[in-house]
Amino acid sequence: MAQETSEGLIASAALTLKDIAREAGVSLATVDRVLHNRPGVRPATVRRVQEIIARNAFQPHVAAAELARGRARRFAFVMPTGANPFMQQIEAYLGEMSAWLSARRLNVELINTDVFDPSVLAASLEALSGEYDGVAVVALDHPAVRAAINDLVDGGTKVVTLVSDVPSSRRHHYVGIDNIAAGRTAGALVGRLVGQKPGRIAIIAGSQGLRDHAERIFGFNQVMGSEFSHLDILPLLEGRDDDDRSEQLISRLLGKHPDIVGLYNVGAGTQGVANALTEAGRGKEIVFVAHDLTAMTRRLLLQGTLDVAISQNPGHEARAAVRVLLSLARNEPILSEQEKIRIDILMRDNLP
Amino acid sequence: MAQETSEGLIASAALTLKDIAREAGVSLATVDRVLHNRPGVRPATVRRVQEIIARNAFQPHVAAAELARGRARRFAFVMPTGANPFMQQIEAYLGEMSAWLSARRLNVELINTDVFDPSVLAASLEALSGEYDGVAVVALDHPAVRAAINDLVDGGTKVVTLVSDVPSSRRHHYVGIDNIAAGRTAGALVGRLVGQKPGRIAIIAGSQGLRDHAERIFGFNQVMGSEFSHLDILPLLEGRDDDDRSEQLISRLLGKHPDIVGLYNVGAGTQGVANALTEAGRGKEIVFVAHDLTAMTRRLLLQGTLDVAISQNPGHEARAAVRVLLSLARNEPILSEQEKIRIDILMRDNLP
DNA sequence: CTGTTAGCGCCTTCAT
DNA sequence: ATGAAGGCGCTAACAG
Repeated sequence: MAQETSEGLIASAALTLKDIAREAGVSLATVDRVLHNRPGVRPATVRRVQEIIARNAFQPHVAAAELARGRARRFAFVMPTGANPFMQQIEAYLGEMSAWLSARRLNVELINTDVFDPSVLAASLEALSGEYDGVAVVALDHPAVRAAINDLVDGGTKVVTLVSDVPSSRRHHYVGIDNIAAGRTAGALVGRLVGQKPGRIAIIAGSQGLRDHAERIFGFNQVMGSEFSHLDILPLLEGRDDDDRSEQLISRLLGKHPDIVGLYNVGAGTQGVANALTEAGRGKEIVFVAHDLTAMTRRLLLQGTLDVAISQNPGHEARAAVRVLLSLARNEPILSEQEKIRIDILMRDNLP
Repeated sequence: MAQETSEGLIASAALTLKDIAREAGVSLATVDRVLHNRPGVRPATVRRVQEIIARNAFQPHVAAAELARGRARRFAFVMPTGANPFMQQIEAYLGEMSAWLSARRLNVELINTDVFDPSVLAASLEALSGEYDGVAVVALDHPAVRAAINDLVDGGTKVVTLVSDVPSSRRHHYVGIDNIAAGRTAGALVGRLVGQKPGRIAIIAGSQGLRDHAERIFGFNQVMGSEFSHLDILPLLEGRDDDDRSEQLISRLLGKHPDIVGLYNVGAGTQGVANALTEAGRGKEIVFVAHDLTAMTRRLLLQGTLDVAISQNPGHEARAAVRVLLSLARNEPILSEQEKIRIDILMRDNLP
């Protein structure tokens, strides 16, 4: 009877605080103090208790801890005002979590503010001080913002940057992709999909002033320069993430250069770019790579105008931000492999 | 004072069972019965209580419920014996969760068995009946296995198929990718990366008898036939997922056909295939697409022998399986968007 | 059919 | 510096 079958145990733990207390010859309260590095315990006792906790690989029961705390945790998400579809997706996925959040007595508040104005953003962040256990923020990288983040951290609030990082701050975690790598990925795809065909490559961004756009452009140029130097890159256009403006710019460019073989849109405005390509009757022949998965880019992928959408999973980002804030608040370890945001390459056949 | 700032609440709920009980004019126990559709409550009372629960969007506190249950949940993972690296990755990621699992009093047992022998697998599954709250199984699609799964389900055990599905069974959930779509993705990538170059395409699988391999081959041929019909596909080779055998087969094939421009490895044995390509001095010129991310495929991607690895995230699969089993056991809704496994396209520049 | 009650394991205040 | 005790919100066994 199934001698070929072997078994193994991944995890099991039935110990409780009481067991540890008994083994250490102290009370529950003392073990609790040691567990949370609270003062009021003699160093010798601390060591003894810690040793016993470690030896038994004791894990306090999160459910019991959560219940005993009583107080609900409060998190704030500071997101950009305006109609950015990607940000709206993140907000929508937060909304989808509401039952999950309620069942854990987690309060998540959405705070929309002008994240592109450093002083406004910094002021919004300062206003949160002391009110929340954790804050997730789509952050502009600016000294005033950095200072505001550091103040929050100093005040005991857990801070996670979302989508856009402030690496020089002391934020606890960044939930988002490496935009240089995303740009390199775009470059490699444009280059490889164009193949041997000689010609020019067009590139359009929202603005070089946006850190994520600048990083993507950097990565893109890096790869194009080193591996596809036979392809000529046209000067960068700035479409301000606007469909109409992007369409006009690309239309004009296509008129001027009949030898364009590849096109990379770094930011939003993909519908405008696609319109220009279609109107010029070159939607299928020009390799077109853009960012983010929306109803629109999905349609363009299916009809073949867009060849690749490079994306970061907004649902994953929303949930990862919440989980990371929760782990930080509970002083639990973060499952970093789980929370890492990947650079997704989406083509027609692997659309989710 | 940030007048541009607006706020919104995603989730908040402080109601307890007691509140509902008071409002309904019944006892705690009755509300509890209604909440879990347990018998022993007059239909009229059931309706009234349900109405109040719904009106208040009441969510029972999971932590309290978990604590009150007392009994720990037991889950079993039935995985293949043998040295399949992908399966070993899943097991490793389960191991990494052990602290997380312990803190929630979840017991996960690993059961290695010969999942490729239907009767052995079916027997292993039958043996679990009644012992576990949930079972995740890498399942072979066979009538005996289907019956065993259905028996478990009938016995009240929650069942999740992992990586390989048995769609005709009554399993509660499948955690894995759509292998036809994965094959189509592979086909599209081989075709597009080869470009205009005429030539032949080689394809090697472990065995056509494996459902996932058969499905990938089907998807691959579908795309090649309809969109890249100028490329000639050579007859399928079967390498039995073995490096040496795969290397020999591919070496011979490369010798016979100097016009091979693309190569798709459906299963394991990628190292062997790569060796054959390198020895023939054609590692860089032939477009090579394979599956799964391992230390080895990562190396091959970085050095350029392998162009694309199509993969499913083993860590995500391990965690999703656990979360789904837990949600099923608690009768909580499943966050389906979160648990869906994507077909990842991994190239040199977007390696995680 | 319905209500009462004793915990689950931990945190927290209050005593000592 | 340490201990005792109540209670968080829910479940389950038992009483009516």
